[in-house]
Amino acid sequence: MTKQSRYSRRLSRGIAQPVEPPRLPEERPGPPGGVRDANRRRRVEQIGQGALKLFLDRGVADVTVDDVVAAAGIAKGSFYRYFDGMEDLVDALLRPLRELLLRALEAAAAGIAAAEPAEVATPYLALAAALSDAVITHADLFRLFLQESRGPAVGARRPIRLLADEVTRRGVELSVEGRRRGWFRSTDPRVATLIIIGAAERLIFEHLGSGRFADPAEISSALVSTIIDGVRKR
Amino acid sequence: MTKQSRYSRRLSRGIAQPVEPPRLPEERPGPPGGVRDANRRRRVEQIGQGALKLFLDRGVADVTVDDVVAAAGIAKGSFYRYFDGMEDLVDALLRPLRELLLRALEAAAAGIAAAEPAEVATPYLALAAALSDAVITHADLFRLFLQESRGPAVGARRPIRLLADEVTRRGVELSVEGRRRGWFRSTDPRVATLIIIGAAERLIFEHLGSGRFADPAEISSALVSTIIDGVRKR
Amino acid sequence: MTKQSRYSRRLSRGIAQPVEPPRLPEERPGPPGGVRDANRRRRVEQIGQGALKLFLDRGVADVTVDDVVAAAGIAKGSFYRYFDGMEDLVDALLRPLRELLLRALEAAAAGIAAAEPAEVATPYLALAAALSDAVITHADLFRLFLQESRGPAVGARRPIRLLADEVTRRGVELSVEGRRRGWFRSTDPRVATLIIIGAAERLIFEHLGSGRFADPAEISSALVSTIIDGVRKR
Amino acid sequence: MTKQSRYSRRLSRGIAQPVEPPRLPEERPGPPGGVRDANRRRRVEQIGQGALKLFLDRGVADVTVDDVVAAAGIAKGSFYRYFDGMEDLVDALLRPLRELLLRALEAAAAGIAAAEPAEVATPYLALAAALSDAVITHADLFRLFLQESRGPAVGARRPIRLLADEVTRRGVELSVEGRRRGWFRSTDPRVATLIIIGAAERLIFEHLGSGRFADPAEISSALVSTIIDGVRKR
DNA sequence: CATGAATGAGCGTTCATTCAT
DNA sequence: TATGAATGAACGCTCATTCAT
Repeated sequence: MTKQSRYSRRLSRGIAQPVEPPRLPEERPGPPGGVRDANRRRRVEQIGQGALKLFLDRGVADVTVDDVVAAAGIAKGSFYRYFDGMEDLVDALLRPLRELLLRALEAAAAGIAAAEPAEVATPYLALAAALSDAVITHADLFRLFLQESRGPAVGARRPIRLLADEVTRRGVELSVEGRRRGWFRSTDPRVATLIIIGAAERLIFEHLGSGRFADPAEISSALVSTIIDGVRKR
Repeated sequence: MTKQSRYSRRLSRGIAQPVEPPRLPEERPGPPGGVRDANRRRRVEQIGQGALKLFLDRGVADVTVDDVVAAAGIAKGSFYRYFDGMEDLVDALLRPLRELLLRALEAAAAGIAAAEPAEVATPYLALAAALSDAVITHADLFRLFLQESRGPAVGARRPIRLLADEVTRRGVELSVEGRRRGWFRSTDPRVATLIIIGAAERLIFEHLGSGRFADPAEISSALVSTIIDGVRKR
Repeated sequence: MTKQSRYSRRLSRGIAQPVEPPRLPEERPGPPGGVRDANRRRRVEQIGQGALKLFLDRGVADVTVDDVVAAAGIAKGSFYRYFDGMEDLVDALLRPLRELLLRALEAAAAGIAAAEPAEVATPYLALAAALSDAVITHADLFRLFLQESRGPAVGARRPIRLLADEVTRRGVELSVEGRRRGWFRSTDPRVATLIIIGAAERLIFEHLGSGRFADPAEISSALVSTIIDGVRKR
Repeated sequence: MTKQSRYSRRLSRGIAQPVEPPRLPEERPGPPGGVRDANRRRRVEQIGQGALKLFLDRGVADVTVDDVVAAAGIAKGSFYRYFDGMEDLVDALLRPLRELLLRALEAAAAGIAAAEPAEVATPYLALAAALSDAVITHADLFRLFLQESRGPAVGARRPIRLLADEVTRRGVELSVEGRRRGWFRSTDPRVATLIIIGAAERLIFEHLGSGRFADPAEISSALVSTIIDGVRKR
């Protein structure tokens, strides 16, 4: 187990930690759709939104539980009723974006597998559309993802980095498959994927940052005209 | 807080800084090439290299002074004889890369300004070569730069993020000038720059990371064939 | 440094302070008379009394937070739940004496302003009685005040020195007014005040110190017979 | 052995410290009047004067060796060639004042013992004159003495507090003897002494402090007219 | 369920003192 | 003799986590 945070005390005592007590926050009270569940969701949302702003301002590693509860206006103990710790909070915060991304990648993979040679571009375009949507609907969260995705998979940042690696891995698979089906001319589809991902990330990061230099549509078109055109077989 | 750290002094050249008493550690005793100076350099190097590994493993924000001195095998107090704190250490560590990058960007700007229309590509290629060189000669440092360059300019990461912003700014200036001279076809040179930077960063990051998926030469050629060809006027 | 501590706020009443967010520890949960509040008061008392002994033994500047928490038998972190730091602790400890002194001085000033010429001595005697009372009821605290009141207004000693200056200032005002009303023969009422304050301080300091050479009543009578008789118009 | 300072390490290890290595700084090099000795005196003076200012500004307990050497413009190691530590520095700094005070008190004691009943006042006046002289010729040092004389005899302040106690003790002896010889009317000569000392201290402290409210001659005359007249038999 | 008091390990930084140069 | 590098204990303060109320 990697270091959770600087002041962690209980987790790193001794070497082996075989028994793990059941995580309280996992066992939700009441029925999944009941009023208890609704309250809980509201609270989680309240905590998460404040924390997200803090993460963007200072970086995940520099935000403390005290900061989070102060921003949410709740007591410190309450935080642990909803989350196991900061990593769990980040993980929960990341969930919608993760599902969106993985779902879109899965759909693309399925689409490519099923596509006729002539329509093999369609799944890719659908994927791009889904991502554009994610950028718009989860702007801050996407920004957090980009901000932290290159950091080591350590502490509270772990779920973010793991998701980033997963996305890259699946993106590369898509390219490999695309090339196998004759759509790419690139010699190395992994390289092509990284180029596209890197370029897109940078444009989106700048867009979501202070600059807000361009609207998403322009980003897409720019990407297509300069890269995709370069990557695509001619 | 009135204390101004080294890197900020460096980046804000020419904005009429108020006089600042020279940092004590700057004025060393004995001749600059003497044995004291040599010892000092060795010590700084010893601390820096250990710290760099830690930064890469855990992220700048999750490395403590205790970690650094343990890695360097020195006493805790000795750390502060060489650095003001973690931010100063990061700044000192970053120095060679910063000078390399800014020098290369300056040279490119000068080259573009002086180039005949037919040879306007030369400065860009020279810049790419310089960067490739930096990737090879300062692999770990470059990796740290990429890893941290998107994080908020907060705490010890500050000098890294500031350098990243500076590099982006100058890169964009280069593109703007290149377009003014008719070399780019892109409608928005800022977008083109971000695409190139983003793609290059991602390829290099992956190359320097665990994967080591490709050799630098391949990266360059891939970049040129897929992006530059797409960006260049045809 | 913009943080303003409690005592300075108190002493600079009416100089139009900039708005300051209320210190968190000030706003307690639960009702002011509840069990939480009682616990808090008990804890503060527990810490303060142990600290007072330490201050007397070693001087305010030579007592550390570790010393205080060891004496109080609490964890280090708990100290900061009750106090901002040593300066805040000293300030809180000083509070009863400060209020006693300033209240007595205010009452004397009011009494002098309202007194008939024949009874102008009464407020001064009432002031002396109030101070004698303070010496008895807050013996250790008074001793701390005397011990530290000449030290620079620096660090944790600051509130003590500021109070001492305030007391001197108001004492001098009292003398000035007394002389204006024809009660003193002294050419310089400031000098007379300092003589009385100095003599009284020294007697009380010796009384409260290891010697315990005299009972308070004797001190008062000695002061009156040797000084006041000398100061008073004859 | 009392705590030397907060960061002391070697002195408090273990409990018993029977063997004490010979203090190097005690054994002066060269002949007492030689050039080595002169250099040494100059250096000691240079260090002491800077330190005195620091002591007055922050209090003895809040001045570090680093502060002192920075003020003196010498290397840290050099400090220990001249002084054992801060307590030794304070002791050395205090030496001229101590000799002046103790010498004057001794002379007064001798004078009283030898005086005819009619001239018993003479030694007291001579003592007062000697003290006035000390205030003028060693103003800053006297101020330091007053500032620290009430603090516990702990750490670097120890020699000051010890001197203050010695002065008080001898002053009381003088009063006791004066009363035995029929010069004082006071019932308790110890009280009378403390009154005089306290009053004088306070006046001098204010005079030497920021106020500089009166010239020394005025202080003396005020003391005599208000106190001595009160104390003296009528 | 919510609260915030309690804990004590950990962190950044400073310091007195020693000693090789 | 002067220097300042080295040491590591100590210091002020913060933090994640637990738990009684």
